[in-house]
Amino acid sequence: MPNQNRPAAEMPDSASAQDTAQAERFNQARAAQAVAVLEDYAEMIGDLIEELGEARVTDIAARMGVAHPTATKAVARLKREGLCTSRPYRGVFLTPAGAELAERVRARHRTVVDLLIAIGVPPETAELDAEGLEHHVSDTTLAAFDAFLAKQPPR
Amino acid sequence: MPNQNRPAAEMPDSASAQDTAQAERFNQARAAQAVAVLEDYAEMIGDLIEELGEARVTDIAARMGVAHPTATKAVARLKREGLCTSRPYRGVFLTPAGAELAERVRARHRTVVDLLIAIGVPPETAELDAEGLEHHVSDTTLAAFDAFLAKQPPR
DNA sequence: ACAAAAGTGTAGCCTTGGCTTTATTTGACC
DNA sequence: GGTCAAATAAAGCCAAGGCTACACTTTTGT
Repeated sequence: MPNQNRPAAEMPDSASAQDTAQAERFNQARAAQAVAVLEDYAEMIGDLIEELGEARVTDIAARMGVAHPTATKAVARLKREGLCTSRPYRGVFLTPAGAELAERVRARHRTVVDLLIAIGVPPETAELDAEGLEHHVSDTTLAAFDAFLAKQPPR
Repeated sequence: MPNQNRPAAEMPDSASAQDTAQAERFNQARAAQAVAVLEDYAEMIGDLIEELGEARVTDIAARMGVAHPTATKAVARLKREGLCTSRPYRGVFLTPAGAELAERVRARHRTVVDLLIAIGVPPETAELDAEGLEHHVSDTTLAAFDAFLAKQPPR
């Protein structure tokens, strides 16, 4: 195909501006998904450290609902991203960057759950859905959620 | 992507009931992600058929922001799931099941965007975030969104 | 102190969903 | 009716994130 090889990032000139914008949305959603899992693991490690003083791979795996090698792999990715540290046969600890991420994720999670409940979603369902939703809430939207909640009559 | 050929991961007896519940939430979020991409493609194919009368692989790829082989693979998965049909070098068409899915996804997308805007999210951001959010909105939450919107003063 | 149990690590496999490269088919234009 | 560009397909690579199986530490209990 005379389809010139162009860098993946580039949009075909043939694509309309509208197509490009929509494609960009999908790409953004995919990018969000790429960090979602790491965020969950970081948050979980933060929770475990707070509760138990340390995060063990087995505990992480149990709470995430995965096999322990999966948790080990996730920890390796987190280490590669500079979000946590670990030594063989010892616990996992968050770096400052990791702790900051975990706190941010946790706050966002709370906001999302609260907003869903404020909208009228049953608390149990809110908790369930928030797990998937939270990773796709942009800063702008999160701010709007907070503003909405602030205006709400306290229940 | 959660792998679906696993023999029903056994829950360790050692895991507390709370751990198990949380793990279940994560597993559910992962399962939602598994169908998210297919939903997007189905919706896109529906859009293209409506606009152009048929959906070509190249158009699908351009709008989704992926290379054509990626779109071809997605079509193959959709066919495997019984959601669309296609013949070599011919367009892609939705089965009744696929069309139904596309319509459902489209309606959900609209509801999510409308809700975000009602909450106070800028329309542009709402559209952007909805792309990622919609796949994690359960039927229960969607109903709550609709109910909330129905109560809202029309703008 | 030492054996068993529990925890951790490593290796290797799978599917998804991206990508590029290369080959083939179609269709449009002269 | 032939040629050529565009569309499609096919093959093969990659990383992520699951899994099992097995090896090796560390901890624990007698």
